[in-house]
Amino acid sequence: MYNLAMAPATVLRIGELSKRSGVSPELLRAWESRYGLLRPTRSPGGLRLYSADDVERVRRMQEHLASGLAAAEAAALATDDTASPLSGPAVDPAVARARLASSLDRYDEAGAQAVLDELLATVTIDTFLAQILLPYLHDLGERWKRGEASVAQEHFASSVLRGRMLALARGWGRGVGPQAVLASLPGEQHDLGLIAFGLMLRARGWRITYLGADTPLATVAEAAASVGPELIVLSATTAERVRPVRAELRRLGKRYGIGLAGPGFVDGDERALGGRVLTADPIGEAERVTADAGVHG
Amino acid sequence: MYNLAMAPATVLRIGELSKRSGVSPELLRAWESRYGLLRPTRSPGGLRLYSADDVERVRRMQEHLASGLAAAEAAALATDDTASPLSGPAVDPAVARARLASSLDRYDEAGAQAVLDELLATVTIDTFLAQILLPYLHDLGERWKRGEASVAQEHFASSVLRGRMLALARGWGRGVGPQAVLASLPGEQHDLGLIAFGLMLRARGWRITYLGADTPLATVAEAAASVGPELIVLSATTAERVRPVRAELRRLGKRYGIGLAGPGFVDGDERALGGRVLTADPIGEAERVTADAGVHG
Amino acid sequence: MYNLAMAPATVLRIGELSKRSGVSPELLRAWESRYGLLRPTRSPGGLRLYSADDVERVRRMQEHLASGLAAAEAAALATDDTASPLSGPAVDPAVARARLASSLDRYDEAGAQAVLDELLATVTIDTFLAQILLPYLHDLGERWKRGEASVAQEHFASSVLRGRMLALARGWGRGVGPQAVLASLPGEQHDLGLIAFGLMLRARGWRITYLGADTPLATVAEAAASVGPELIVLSATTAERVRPVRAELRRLGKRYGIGLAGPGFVDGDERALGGRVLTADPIGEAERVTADAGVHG
DNA sequence: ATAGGTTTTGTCAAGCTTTTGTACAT
DNA sequence: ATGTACAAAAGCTTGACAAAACCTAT
Repeated sequence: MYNLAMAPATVLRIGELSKRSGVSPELLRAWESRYGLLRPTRSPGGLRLYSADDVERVRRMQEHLASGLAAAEAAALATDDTASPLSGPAVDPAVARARLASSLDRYDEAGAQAVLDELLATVTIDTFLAQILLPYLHDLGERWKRGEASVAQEHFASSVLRGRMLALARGWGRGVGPQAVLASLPGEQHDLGLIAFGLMLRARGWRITYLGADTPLATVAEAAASVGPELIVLSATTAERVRPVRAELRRLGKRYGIGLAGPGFVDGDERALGGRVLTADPIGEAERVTADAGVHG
Repeated sequence: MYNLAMAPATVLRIGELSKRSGVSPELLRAWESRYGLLRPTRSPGGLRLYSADDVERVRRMQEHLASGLAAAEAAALATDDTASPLSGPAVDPAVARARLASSLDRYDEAGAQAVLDELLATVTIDTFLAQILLPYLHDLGERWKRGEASVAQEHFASSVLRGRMLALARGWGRGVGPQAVLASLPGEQHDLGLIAFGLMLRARGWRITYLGADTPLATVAEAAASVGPELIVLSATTAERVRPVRAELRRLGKRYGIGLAGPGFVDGDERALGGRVLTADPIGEAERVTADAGVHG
Repeated sequence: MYNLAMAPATVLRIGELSKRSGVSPELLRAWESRYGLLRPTRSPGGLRLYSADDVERVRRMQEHLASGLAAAEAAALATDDTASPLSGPAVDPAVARARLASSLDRYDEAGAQAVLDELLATVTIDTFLAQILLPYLHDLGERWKRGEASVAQEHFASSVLRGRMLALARGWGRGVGPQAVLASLPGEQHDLGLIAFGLMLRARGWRITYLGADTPLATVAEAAASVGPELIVLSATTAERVRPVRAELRRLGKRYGIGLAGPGFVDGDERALGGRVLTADPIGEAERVTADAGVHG
């Protein structure tokens, strides 16, 4: 809720409160005089000055009205809802995704960052990634296929989210845990899912060496020779990326544990390529590979 | 020196400030006389000379105006915001501490969270803890001793920071790294430094079991028996906390690796109590204990 | 050049100084008597004899005047700008680059992050980008061409640095400054230079909408239609990226101010494509486009 | 919801001063 | 070279004004 308060001792005049809440100034004054819903201070000249609390009360009033209560009751509830916004609903993932989408669709970076700040302060990183971010990316892809989202929106959203995830990733190469090397296959430009999986591994104690999108397998082998990973995770969104490198993959799989992530891989590949195919449930997969690595550790 | 060149003791006349900010000279003068937004020095002949700070205040004023606030309120905020200046080192630790202090002193949780968001997005957690948070806590303690900070302020600051650090700590018990058990000695209420140290260990791959402030050593022993830690970290801010439990400490030290943290321990205790005394350099200590643990791992 | 001027042989009479600096003799005398800017010795006959220091002071005076300061203030700064701007940088950029390179070459993410933390706490963003990061990337490219750095190292370094820069970029879409839309041309995968330029614009008050690498121009146009930018910056590292989209670029240049960044563009393109070609001096370019956009006032 | 009065805030004008580049007489 | 003069440009202060936003009361 501190996003509202980015402007801390926020002091709004009635017009601005009206704009932000969609309630007419007259009605705001009526709610004040009839129900005591608002308790603005006054400017020296007598203008009403509203605080962030007032904004919050108006929001709750509207919520209660929408749910069918009469104004008097709605006001009574909104007034003594002692409940701080923190005790509110525990973050509905669908709502969170919608808020994120709405900001990003409008190229509103600041708004999106505020939503992300709030989410990350409230839910675990696993939840954030699995319930909000990955589904959001999936939705975005679908909307784009249906022509409902533009390429520009997708680019913009990716950039904002990539920045945020890489910020969470900072320091993920340090420590004493098992090593994982992460890369997308040659030609593959998508990397957000891979980063997300890296974060989940990190949350389970792994050290991550991240090579990024569109990485030749020779490059992967080279990095692996240098860091000696317990696991190499390779991602691909389509089978086309996989076909040209099957032989190389098999060879790599002889020397290292391999995880094959993304819809580019199918169950058969498990046997054919000598790696483990990671399903659509990243949290579960992170748990599993960690359990396996824990055995040696 | 570097910033001398970048941000000279900039001394602008009103016309130049107007050009740079896009605000007419008349309006700049009005903002000065009506709201005290600007505090230019004067040339011998009486011309206004503006500093870099003034430039920054104008920028913030415009930002607040754009967000819908009326001029009087925008000016009030722009005047006492210690918000990020656009020039200077990207993150100046001293500036960061000052911004944090200013928000927390005013019980402005929202503002403090915003500062924390920004810092954590920019700097690694080690740097954040060692350069900003721990020094800030130390300052706060000193100010309190000198009667410059109230108990209420200290409480408020502690609770905001504890919340934030525990948010960062989420999930720190999971994974495959070496185990550490953390607790403050009986009677000891301070725990922020201990949490900070836990976060540094976590960043190096440790799994943390955190028992909190004011923990009887029997409780520690019990937890240790259950998780089998490589290391137990105990903290105390004064020697008084240590004296009553010396015997117990020695006994615990026979079975486990012990770290003794905080000013309550002195060098002599290393031998007397059979633990390692952690100095005032938490990053270094985290590195060292990790290096030691890495040997077994 | 400054070292040339350090040569003691430089003793100029007023006419010569005037020619070299483009400042009339009358004005030079006025600057001397009014502000004490110059301190020439005298010939036996009373003629002014200027030293290399005087030349330097005149140069700085002109620089400050050009940046908009009034004569009195410009002179004050030019006079006590104690040392040449090159004197004793607190951070030696070459050393900083070497430290960065050494960490990144070893896939030591934690070490690299620590170096970056330290740098960001010491130097301005501009300095960091222009003196350290961009030269480092350039070096890395060269080493790669010579076969001294591997692809894996380049991938790894890029990812770490990208994460760091995007963290600094957080919130760069917010505010009231002029809008800029940034994107790399289709097929272009490099984006770090572009992000760096975005950060420099941000430090000068711009709002940034960042679309990322490999962006179709139709996508750029779409985003531009939505945010209405004062400037669109497009980057390309080779001319190959430019050729297929010349017509589209020209069209875009008719509706928006365009900046063409990176070695993919050459001087001739300025006219041919209707955009401004941004040279290898990003700070200077950021200053210039900002000065131009300043017209909004 | 409207009417009639008040506050807020950006802009303008008048009359005078300071600053600064250039010119000129000695 | 010096010293003085001068005029254009840029600033200063005071005071006023009008549009927009707000107030109360009907």
